[in-house]
Amino acid sequence: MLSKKTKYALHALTYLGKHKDEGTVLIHDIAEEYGISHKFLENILLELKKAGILGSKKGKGGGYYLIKEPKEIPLSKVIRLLDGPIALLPCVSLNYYEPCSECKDEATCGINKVMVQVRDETLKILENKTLADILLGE
Amino acid sequence: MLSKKTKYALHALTYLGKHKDEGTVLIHDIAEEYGISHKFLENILLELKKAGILGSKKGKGGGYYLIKEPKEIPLSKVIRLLDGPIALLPCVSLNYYEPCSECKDEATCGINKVMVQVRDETLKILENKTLADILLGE
DNA sequence: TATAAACCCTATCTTTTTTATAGAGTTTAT
DNA sequence: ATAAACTCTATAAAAAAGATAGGGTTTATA
Repeated sequence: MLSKKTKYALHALTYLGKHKDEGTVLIHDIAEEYGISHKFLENILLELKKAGILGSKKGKGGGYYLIKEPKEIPLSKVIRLLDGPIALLPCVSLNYYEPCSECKDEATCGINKVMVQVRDETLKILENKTLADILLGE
Repeated sequence: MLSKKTKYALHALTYLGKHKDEGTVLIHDIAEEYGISHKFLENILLELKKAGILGSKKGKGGGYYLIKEPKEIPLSKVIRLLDGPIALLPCVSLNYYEPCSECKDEATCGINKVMVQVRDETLKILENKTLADILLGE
């Protein structure tokens, strides 16, 4: 399951997508819309900004805005950013690889081989669904 | 990512699959093979038994054994049992449904709609990969 | 230039979940 | 009778997630 961080990030992106022609949007407005803690959401938006998905304007009259087209923001990117690996095991993660302590030899591990396939097929799904798909359903 | 419980369950099932013509297998032997805590593994095997995947024989000379064909044990079943939902959000889980607190109306939630699709496509993957596939790769 | 609005950043606290352990039962082969 | 081996429940320890706090910086505007 996705963490609340990722879920809230998706809600925030959806909100920003729906209001993308209205200039900047306040953290406050997003937090209120979904009943989320302002401060918790702040951290999330900051991460999305650092990842190059959002832009921000500081000071009075500031706020956040999308700097990418919704169709250029795949679920895979948001999930990796807030939740970490998409792979089911560390030993098959492309972005967060770590060996499994209990595994003597990855080359002869049947679980590893199957999980590589699961990872590739899962990635296909999550790279093809984007914020644009979410916005279409609203 | 899968929990260690699920990962160890997969290792145990793999071990049992490889030794399925040798009668029962001791918890001890599996724990030793992978350097896992005997007691932790014990709980896992018990769950697999309660779920009808393993059988056991008590008393001296006892142990565990597969009571299903490897090709009848899909990853989806093992993951659901030890880790819970496969869906990415509680509001789209088939087996562990719960509404999302921040969501006013699922029917008009674009995230919900996309996640239903992700769930269905993910399930296709995990229902089609079985213990038999793991054993083929060993 | 003072002020208030709004994002920026880091640290810490709390809660929940995961991982691991303990120990007393029960069953069964020998 | 004994020892081996699974059964069951409870609890402790560690890690991760969720939430909060508070001061810092930037900027529009009066």
